[in-house]
Amino acid sequence: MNSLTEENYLKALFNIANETGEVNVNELSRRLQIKMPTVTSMMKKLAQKKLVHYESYKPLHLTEKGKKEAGLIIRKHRLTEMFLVDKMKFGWEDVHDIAEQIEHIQSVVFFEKMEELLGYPKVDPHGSPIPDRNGKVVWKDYSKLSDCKVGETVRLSAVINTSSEFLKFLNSREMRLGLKIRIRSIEPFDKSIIVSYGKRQAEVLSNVVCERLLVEKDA
Amino acid sequence: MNSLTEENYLKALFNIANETGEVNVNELSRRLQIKMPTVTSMMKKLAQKKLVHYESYKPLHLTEKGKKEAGLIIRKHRLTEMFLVDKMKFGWEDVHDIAEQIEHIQSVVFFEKMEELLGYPKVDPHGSPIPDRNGKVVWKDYSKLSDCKVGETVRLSAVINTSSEFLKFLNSREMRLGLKIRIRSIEPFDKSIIVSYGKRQAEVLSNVVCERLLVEKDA
DNA sequence: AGATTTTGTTAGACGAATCTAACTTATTAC
DNA sequence: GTAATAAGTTAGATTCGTCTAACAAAATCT
Repeated sequence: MNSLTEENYLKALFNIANETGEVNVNELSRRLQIKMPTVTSMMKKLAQKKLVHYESYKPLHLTEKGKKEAGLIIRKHRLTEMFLVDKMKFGWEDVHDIAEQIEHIQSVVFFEKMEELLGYPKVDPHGSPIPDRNGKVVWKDYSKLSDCKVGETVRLSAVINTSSEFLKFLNSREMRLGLKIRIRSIEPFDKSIIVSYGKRQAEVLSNVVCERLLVEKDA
Repeated sequence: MNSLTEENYLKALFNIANETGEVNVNELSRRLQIKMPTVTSMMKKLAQKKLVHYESYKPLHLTEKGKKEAGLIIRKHRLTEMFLVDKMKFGWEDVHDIAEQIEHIQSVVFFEKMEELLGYPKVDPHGSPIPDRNGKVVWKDYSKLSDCKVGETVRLSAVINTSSEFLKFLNSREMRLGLKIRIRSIEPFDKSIIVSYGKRQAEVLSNVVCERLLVEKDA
């Protein structure tokens, strides 16, 4: 079994790899708020446990075993978030910190029961896919709203940044998953766009926001 | 804030004091499966934090502060057990180990929400009282079934031992909290008793069992 | 290409929580 | 009331996860 600390390293490795492709010691150090020498030594330990491929000065990679174990932790995290929103009536902006703790609970039945009560959900409240029982996760091929063209109508399917500030911002604009959005115009200077959705006819969204919104072109 | 380890010592101190009155290093050591020297040094640490009254070779006592903090952990434990049974449909024999982990979750809102969803329960699924927001807990004055007399009719209100084996035994006899039990006879030799309840007219219960069943005389 | 900056590693220390071995105090038994 | 046993403490070691200081390698910038 892995320690809580090891689990946090695995999860971070998994998440960074998913976001930015390559993981290095520095990035992991910043993400976990842990100094680089500590990270280096943990990488050696995880390498011994066959969870990470580690070579001095080279980028870090999870092994297949490491990916599986990381995926299973993220599975527990996302199931928990879904449970907190669906069954316990928390807002999507309030679940991260709690899930961050509950993901370390060691009990197979506990998460199986959650999953059952939730009706085997495929995604969490932020649209991120829930890894399967083997830790495997597949992202649908969403586009960033910032990559869409004028005139397109899309459906908001996931948010990349799950910071409570960003989610509160979306709340304040009445934006939630599933929302149908039409792109009315794009300002070339700063790439901000004007969209319409629901009862809102001309909402301005900065590029910073649009890059964090993943959408599906409607079928 | 107290570490997870410290929380476990506090809880054990609280529970042992409640069960047997006095707590000593040896007992705590056995309960926590931690060697005595380790316990001694932890007691010194908790004494520094004003959570425990500690004097060499003397029995151990929680301070008021210690009692409060222990009570709040047990509050979280019992709320969780109630949540697992009521909202997640676990059996009362399956919730202890999960609650043992969730009790350490640091989130005020999480447990407030639980409590609200449960409708502010007063007891957990085993009949133990849930401490209030200040960690204060009051046991009703239940009797042990083993102390009742022939002819009495009582209501099963709590179980002392919450081991899964004992609870499965009760399940197999269709015994649950709230059950009305009539004492038909007591065997003087081994203090086993014969009771009737529900559809069962003459069930034999050993003294070992009866000592672990807390009952209320009906109003 | 050489200098500078960034990134990564090595070495050594530290606190938390645990252990074993040896010793001391308290309790129990005869 | 002493001997034997049980309970408790002290001292010192160990593992885990962290740190800082110093050094080394790689990347970047003229």
